[in-house]
Amino acid sequence: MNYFLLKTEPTDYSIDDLRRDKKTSWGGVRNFQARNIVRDEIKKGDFCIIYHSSCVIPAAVGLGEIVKAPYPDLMQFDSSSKYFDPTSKKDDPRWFAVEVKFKEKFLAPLPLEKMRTIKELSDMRLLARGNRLSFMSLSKMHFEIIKKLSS
DNA sequence: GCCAACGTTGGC
DNA sequence: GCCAACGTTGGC
Repeated sequence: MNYFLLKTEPTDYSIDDLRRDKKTSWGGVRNFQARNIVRDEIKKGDFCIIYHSSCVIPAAVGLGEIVKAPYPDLMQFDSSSKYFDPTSKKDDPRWFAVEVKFKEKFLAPLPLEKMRTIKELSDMRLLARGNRLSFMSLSKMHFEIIKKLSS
């Protein structure tokens, strides 16, 4: 069992959207480092913290479960999609997605500002300088702390 | 809206 | 393969 943190902009797709949809194809990752995490590390049954970025209060807002292993992100082949990638080939897809199921919306979302004050979270990737990954792995300890502080 | 930080692209 | 220019992310 592994743990991850998934970023999303709430104006684009929020935890409420995920709760409404029950589950969703989580794609649109167009960064090679994040792509490698999606393609090579995430497995069915893994848990993920959902994080809202680029908003008034950036925060960990909920919990999801990976219910389908990585598969090619179909948006890369869709010329009408903003995630269209003309250089990606169907027999050698460049970008991947996973299916995420809604598990929980945190009663007390944990703001980024608060996370920075918690010693046990200080080595978390999310808090690193210039961090820009939309998918990142999370240690079990970090996962447990975030969950405990926001439930 | 600003800007620091980082990734990607492309000329050489 | 270097590196300048450019684009994007994301907190503030």
